[in-house]
Amino acid sequence: MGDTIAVEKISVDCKQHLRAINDTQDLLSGKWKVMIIGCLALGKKRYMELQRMVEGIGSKMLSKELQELEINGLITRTVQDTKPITVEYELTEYGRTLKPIIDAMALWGVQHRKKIITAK
Amino acid sequence: MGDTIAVEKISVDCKQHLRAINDTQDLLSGKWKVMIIGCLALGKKRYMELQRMVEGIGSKMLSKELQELEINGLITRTVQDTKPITVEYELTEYGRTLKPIIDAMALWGVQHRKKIITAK
DNA sequence: CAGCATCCCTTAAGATACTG
DNA sequence: CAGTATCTTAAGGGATGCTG
Repeated sequence: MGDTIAVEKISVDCKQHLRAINDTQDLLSGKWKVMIIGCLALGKKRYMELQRMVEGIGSKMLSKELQELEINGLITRTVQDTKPITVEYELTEYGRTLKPIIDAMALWGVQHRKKIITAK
Repeated sequence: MGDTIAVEKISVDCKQHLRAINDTQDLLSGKWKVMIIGCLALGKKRYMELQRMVEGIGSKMLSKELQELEINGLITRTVQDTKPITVEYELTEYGRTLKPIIDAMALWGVQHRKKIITAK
């Protein structure tokens, strides 16, 4: 009986664990979000800068994913009153809490590439 | 001139950084891979166990994503000679190096959910 | 510069049914 | 139990052109 309770508890914990992973993944869904955040982790960036940094991204996808990130409170969008206007994107404090994830992914990617190359 | 070189170096570093992030994302692409790895991080699991743990995944997606993970050397697949046969999946040592990423995602997801709930 | 609108196409992924 | 085969759909995403 005690065992059953223990097993159920583990099972519940596991579900929550997986749900948490899923939540995170959802917020970072899309082909470019993680890279965009990776860019913004280096500091505030303008629309054009982002498009240049994130190689291959189109204007449509860039604005779409930026909007989603903004909606989720991960970045801010600030219009500069210049001529013509410029827009700056920046990670919010909350967005910065994603840094451990991004860093872990970047680090793993670097090691992985090393591994693949030496394996050849 | 020194500046130009410095800027270029930063630029190159950034590209590599983003490429690394991208590589990692590619290997974890698909709706279920991260969760599957999250399950296997708890220990070896059978096909059926995985399907029960990862709520909502269908048989087709499960085997597809497992195959991809195996191809990339992140998990092993072992057929047990029972009747009927059972198959066990397990993270490889290399697959286990993904743990920091998975953990970071799980942790963030938990915090995020807390934040959302208290915000209401 | 920053971004929207439109069109188009590929792919991911779900449902269902079947096999050794 | 551990998958495979087939079909279908929804969505993601690219290309292009246009606007304030």
